[in-house]
Amino acid sequence: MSRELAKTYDPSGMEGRLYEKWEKSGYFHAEVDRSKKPFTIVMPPPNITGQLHMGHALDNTMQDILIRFKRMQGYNALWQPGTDHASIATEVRVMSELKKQGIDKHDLGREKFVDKVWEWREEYGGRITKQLRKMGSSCDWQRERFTMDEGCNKAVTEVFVNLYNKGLIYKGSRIINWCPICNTSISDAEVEYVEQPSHLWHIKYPIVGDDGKPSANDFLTFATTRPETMLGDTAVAVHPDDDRYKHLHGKNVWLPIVNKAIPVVEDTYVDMEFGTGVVKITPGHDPNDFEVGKRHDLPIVNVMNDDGTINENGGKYEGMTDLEARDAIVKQLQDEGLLVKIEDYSHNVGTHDRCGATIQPLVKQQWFVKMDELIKPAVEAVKTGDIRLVPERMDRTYYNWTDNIRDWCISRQLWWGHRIPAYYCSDCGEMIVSKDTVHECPKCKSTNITRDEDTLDTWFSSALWPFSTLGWPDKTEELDYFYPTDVLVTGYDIIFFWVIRMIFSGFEHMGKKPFSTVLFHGLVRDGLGRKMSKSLGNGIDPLEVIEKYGADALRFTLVTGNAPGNDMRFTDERVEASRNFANKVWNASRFIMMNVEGKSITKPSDDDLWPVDRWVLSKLNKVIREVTDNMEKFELGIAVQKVYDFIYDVLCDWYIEMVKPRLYNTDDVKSANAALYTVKTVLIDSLKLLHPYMPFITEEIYLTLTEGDADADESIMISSWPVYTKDREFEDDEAEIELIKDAVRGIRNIRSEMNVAPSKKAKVFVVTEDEKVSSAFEKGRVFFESLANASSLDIQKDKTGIADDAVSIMIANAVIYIPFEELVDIKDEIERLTKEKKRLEGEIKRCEGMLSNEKFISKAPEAKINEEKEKLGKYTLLYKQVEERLATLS
RNA sequence: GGGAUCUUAGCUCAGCUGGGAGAGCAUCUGCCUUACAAGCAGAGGGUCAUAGGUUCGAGCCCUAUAGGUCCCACCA
Repeated sequence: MSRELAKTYDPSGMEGRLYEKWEKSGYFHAEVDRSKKPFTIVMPPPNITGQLHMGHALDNTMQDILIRFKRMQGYNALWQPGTDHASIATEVRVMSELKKQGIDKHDLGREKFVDKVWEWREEYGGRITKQLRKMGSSCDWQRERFTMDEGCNKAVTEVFVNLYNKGLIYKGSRIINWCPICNTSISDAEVEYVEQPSHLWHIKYPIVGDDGKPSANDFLTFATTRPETMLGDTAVAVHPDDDRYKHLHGKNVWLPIVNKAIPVVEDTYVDMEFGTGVVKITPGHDPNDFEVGKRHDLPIVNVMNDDGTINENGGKYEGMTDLEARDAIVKQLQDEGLLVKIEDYSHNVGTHDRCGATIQPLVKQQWFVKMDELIKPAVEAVKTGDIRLVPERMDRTYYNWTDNIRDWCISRQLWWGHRIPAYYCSDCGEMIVSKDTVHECPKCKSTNITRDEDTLDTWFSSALWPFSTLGWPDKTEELDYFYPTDVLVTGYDIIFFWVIRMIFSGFEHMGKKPFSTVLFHGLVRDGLGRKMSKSLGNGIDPLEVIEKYGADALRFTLVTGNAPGNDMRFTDERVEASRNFANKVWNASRFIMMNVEGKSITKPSDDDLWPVDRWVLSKLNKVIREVTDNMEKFELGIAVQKVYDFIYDVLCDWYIEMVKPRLYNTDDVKSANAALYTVKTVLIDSLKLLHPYMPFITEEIYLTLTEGDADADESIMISSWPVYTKDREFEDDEAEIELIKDAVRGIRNIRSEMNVAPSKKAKVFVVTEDEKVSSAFEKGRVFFESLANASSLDIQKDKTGIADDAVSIMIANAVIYIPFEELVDIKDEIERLTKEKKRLEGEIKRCEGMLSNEKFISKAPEAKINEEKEKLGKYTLLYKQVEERLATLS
């Protein structure tokens, strides 16, 4: 006995209930099981500060689709979830929370502040994972990890110490990107260049004469976008080949305001074509100038405090912000007659991707990862295909980064994060990098030890995610069994931050790739194609969408009509369409259940199946093969479209309509049983194909539909994925039913064209000498009559008894006549048939053209040639039929 | 400056290794047909950006052009 489904599809209530059941049942959990093949996905850990947005929704939907698919295929599927401590984001977040209470983090001190963050994390860190559950994500929550939990910390320390001992991590004074708002260094990847309108200030410095004094007449003119940095100038540079300035080689210019002489150096970095071909060199505040400075052994003058204001090296400008100093300095230069002109100029300004602050390049002591050697196996893996990026074009983006890689600045002047395991002896200055806490200096035995204040870049720990979550550095069973993982699903926007770093980390520490495939998705944009952002306020909240339409509709929308790596637009109308499809599935299922209700269905013998049953089974069989194939190739958008088409078109629009008369006919039990068995089988397999995309509705229907069935699984999510089988190939039956469908479509078409009211049924005659055709219609009689809205169906060999003015429809090897009661104008009929004849003539011409082309015959594949021959045969036949019919009419 | 990518029906997009152009939405016509009006049946609508080329055959491959989007570099 089946339970009944509610009359309308209503996802609310159902989804939460099912999810809870799944989670409790342990279906999400994977244990090492050597008898099964593993399939592993590690979830990109969302920030603990995060709220579910469309990006998460898409990312997790794709992962869940793959993991559910593989689980049903019989793999031991592990989806490893977790969250990221998100150093800067979280620190900033908690600082602002504390600020509301009037507390500054420095008043609290490091330890207490970090405690506060942990408290905050306890309270809010689980929000995002709760939201992921609403999406239906079937990840193994029992294995949930956190990038700063004990195990990850152990992994981070291990990696740091190992790399340091190999000389791949070093501490050095280099020019880095400094965020004056967040008060920390950041990596190159975190700098976002934003075009901003600004000015180009043309300034001149007096040339220093042989007397060591600045000349009143001779100047060197150049342009700059940051005049305030002149306070830190230690040279001006010209190109060595620039004839204009050859006489200045070895001379000095006078740095105004600061009032000192600085040298003119020659460096090929200078572009002779740009501006005057002179560049002021500020090694302390510009990455390029820093390099020039190194080459010429120039002193570095730092004129900036950590908060972005001018420091004591700026003399009277000390304390001003960079922009205040800029105005003041320009003014002074103007007063001194050294400002040549100001031009409007638009240029890219480096900003911090988190807070938007203008990045200040500063020279500071920081920790770096040496990249040139580490990156090699990572590049090789993609080149050889050991790791596959989907879509393939992402390779270019990948190499773009690897080819121009610079050392990775990993130290952050933050408190929330993995603290760098380096210790300093306050007495002898010895530095010790160690896995264990150091209490005594190994060199001078002093116990006056301090630990490095800095923490590590968040991405340092997430780079280890594929193996740290499986227990590394310990040699766990999990690591041995689940690593390397199979697929990584992520947005193309974090290739540089994360994907590349995971890949080289995997090779360096595990000796193996972290995953075989990276499946990229794009951005979810709003209806106007804009990026969803807080500042624009155009973000669509996935939770609200779920509330309104259900998670299934949301998931379906996110993968439909989208190819890997492509951005998509998200609109309410699209979700509505998905919801409508869910409703369609719901109602079709409801109909089937109403008919299954109270009947015991047995597997029919092959002979009891009708051609139409074999037709739908054959169609299903094919779609199973195709969908499986598409999913294996990560073509989720194509796969789901095929499932949609099958359910909507084949099952609902045709098959269900075709079997209705048999279901209603209580006299022929055998036929009803065969139909019921078939329709139920097809529905169950359809639900299975749809399940990865719409897990909730499919589960709800499956459970209701199979209740009481001895061989049913207790959940669709652990049922087996349908497989293609040769036994269900029924080409003849397919052809037979397609012929009838042609006839039905033709009749409907005519009726609509002639405005025949649906209530007005008509007699239909099928005239054919082909026994196969007549038997097909004979067998299809029960549904043909209802689908074609026919009052009767006569199948005969000639036109006996058919009115002359009957409307005719040509199908292969048969002519269908409909004698309407109202007189049909013969002229219209002739016109219609003439049009048809013309169309067929064209088709025949095309086929003949191809087939008479010798090159086509000799070069095209045989299957294609046969296909064309078949078409020609069919069109010729139809043409003949039309011709004959026309002859009788005129 | 380098690279990627896009340009297909009114709109949003699919189109997998080249073999007669598809979906959803929108539009028009007719239907409350006992699963579904969140529905059913029909219809209209495309020189696949442009110009060349390769091929028996090009929306798909190659070249160029135009326009859009994105990434990287950052010449002051």
